[in-house]
Amino acid sequence: MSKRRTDGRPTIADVAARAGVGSITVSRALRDASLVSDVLREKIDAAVRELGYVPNLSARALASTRSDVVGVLVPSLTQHIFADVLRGIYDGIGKTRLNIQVGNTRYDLDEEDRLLAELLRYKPAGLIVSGIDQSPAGRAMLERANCPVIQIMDLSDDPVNKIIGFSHHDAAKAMTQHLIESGYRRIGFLSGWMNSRSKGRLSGYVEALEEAGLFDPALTNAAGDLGALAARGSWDKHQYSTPVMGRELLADLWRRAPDMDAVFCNNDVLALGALFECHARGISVPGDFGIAGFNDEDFMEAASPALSSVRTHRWKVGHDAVVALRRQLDGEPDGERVVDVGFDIVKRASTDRLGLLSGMGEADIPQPAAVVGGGTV
Amino acid sequence: MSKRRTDGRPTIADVAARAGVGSITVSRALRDASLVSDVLREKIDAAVRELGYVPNLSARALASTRSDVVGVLVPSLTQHIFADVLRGIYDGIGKTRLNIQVGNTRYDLDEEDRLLAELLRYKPAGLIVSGIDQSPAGRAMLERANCPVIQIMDLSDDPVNKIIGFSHHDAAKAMTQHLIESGYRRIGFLSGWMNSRSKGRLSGYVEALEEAGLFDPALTNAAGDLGALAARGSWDKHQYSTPVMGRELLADLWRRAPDMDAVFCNNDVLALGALFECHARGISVPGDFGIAGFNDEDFMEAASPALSSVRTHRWKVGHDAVVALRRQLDGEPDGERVVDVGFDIVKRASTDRLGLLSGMGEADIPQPAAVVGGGTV
DNA sequence: CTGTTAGCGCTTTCAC
DNA sequence: GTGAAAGCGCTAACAG
Repeated sequence: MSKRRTDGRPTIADVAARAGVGSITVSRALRDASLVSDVLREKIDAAVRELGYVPNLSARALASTRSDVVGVLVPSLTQHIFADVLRGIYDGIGKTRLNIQVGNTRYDLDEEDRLLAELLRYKPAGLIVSGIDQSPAGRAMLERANCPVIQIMDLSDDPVNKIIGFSHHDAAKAMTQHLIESGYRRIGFLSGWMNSRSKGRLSGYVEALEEAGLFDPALTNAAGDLGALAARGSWDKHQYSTPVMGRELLADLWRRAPDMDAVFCNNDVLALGALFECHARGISVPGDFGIAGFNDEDFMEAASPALSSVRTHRWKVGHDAVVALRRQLDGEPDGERVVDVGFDIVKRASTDRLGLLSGMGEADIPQPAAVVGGGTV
Repeated sequence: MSKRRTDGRPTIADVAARAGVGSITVSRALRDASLVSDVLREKIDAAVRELGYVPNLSARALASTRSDVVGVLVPSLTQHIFADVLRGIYDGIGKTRLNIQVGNTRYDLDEEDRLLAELLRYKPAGLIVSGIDQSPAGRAMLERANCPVIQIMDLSDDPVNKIIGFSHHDAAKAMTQHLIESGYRRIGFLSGWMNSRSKGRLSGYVEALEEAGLFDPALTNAAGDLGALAARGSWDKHQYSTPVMGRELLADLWRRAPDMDAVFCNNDVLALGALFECHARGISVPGDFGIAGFNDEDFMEAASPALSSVRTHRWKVGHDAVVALRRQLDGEPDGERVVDVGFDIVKRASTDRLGLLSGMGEADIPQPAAVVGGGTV
């Protein structure tokens, strides 16, 4: 009776025996075919195929003290914005040996710390985390992680290592200025639950209005009746922006500021709700009321009227984060510590009070848009 | 000069030495505190804390020939439907020791096989895969995976092991019947690229219309002008359903069947586009034209008029898949091999041609809905 | 370019 | 309840 605890599947030693070589040669052939002579490589490939050999990644990770896991931490899975980032990350990983492990922090710092600790047990090859507001413990873990760490979707003077994103403040300020230039004067800010990036957008909105002498705190519900809404059970932090909420929040805002003539919505989903609320009330957009969103999701272009938005480059952020990670893993120079991918102000019919967009009718598909670059890129 | 290749971080042996016990005792204390006496457990806990010890999961996986990785394969990250499934999966995993590794197959069987092979190298604790149309190679891998395998989001007589989902055919048939009962006679089927689940929906639509003697192939674009659209570069398989596409496809369909008086859309995003197309053309919904979608995403309720849809239980599917997985891992009985979570027909204003919904006005938020259960549940 | 040897850090086995 | 020894499958180190 042998004491072997194996599960019977072929190991590298079996392959080596079958190919008539040492097991280290098999190991090398598998990792980098060019390390082995053609003759042996073919023998090894044949043996691998015949045996149906599958390398055991745990053993590899243990022996080499590094895994192929890239840990990714996002605050939400269902918000399109992070889904796009994830797609960029997966596209950046492509068919490399790297594997993604996603953690969903739900905008909860304790959960983020827990997931981070969990990821660290894998000795990950790299880490990609959303935002800059980690807890002190989280920040410390990132700094001691012993692998490349890329922060994304924001900017900071003091990244752990490298950060790729854009300025939410600047983007919101630019869109607010567009609303002002379009002739709106009582511009509201529509938002559900605020995270740190939302707060950056709010500050950009406030700054633009203050510079124009148009700021009025009554026009924002950002710190407003959310408690009451939450108590009604109609939403929670995890799905803090639904079109239904957009409708309710706009109605609330109108109650407080009946002369409001436009809203800048913290995200596109709220903007969609705002548009439907206007439809339902028979309020004409953009004539009576202007609507702008944030992120430029694909439905903005299709809406009737088409909705203006701030286009953010989520896919690129995710993709470039992986490229930077791989570059660092390969020991190549990784460029700037802070990378600003910028944003675009996409001007569509919903804010075209002055009729500046070409004279194309409402039925045109898709609606024409004027896109203006912003940020630093 | 030692030959040690360690990276300097404390190991279980360091903890054992510090606590004055054997390393196996530490191992046991870490896995199940009840295996060790109180005195030793406290000493060990203290040593762990003082050393900042973090267990190495690769070593654990290697020694125990099983990892804590649950592999999840979905065809898309950006479609809300799978984002909801993933959220259910993450919620089901909760704070267990299990870790999720998501692979994005992009509706590509070769990619699915590649990702499956990649996952298998981790000797995963379990596997959750979308759908039933694996390649023969993929199916074989699942069958030899040596861990619980849960298929999701469809039904099948012949699951690898267990399947949790609902009948796309039955759901589409029920919604089509609702359209017929609402007085529509020339009901179109609006769809972009078709996957196997879309095909199930199409067949349900066809069956309902045939039974009513109303079927007309001119009313579906499912196998229609998609090639032409694709050639125009306006969409690809990865984002095969945008509201812009909904608008274009509806326009195409109308060109072919000008007397069409309703559409059943393969998903909600297309339905949203269809609604905007109607808005733009000044066509009144539901009076002149009925619109129904599939999935019941949150914007359907907020639209003006509110859009009818088939509510599917994505979160539950993901959640229950994990529960089933954990049950199997714990050796508990796992119940039926085929679990039908059903669906609901959500009747809203967009199909209410007969004015059956209570006399509430358009401005009401949210719009009233009549929900009718379906499926087996 | 190839092989031998000695680990990687944890858990199984078996004994006490 | 606890421990010593052996082994999981692979790769770093060094030699040839």
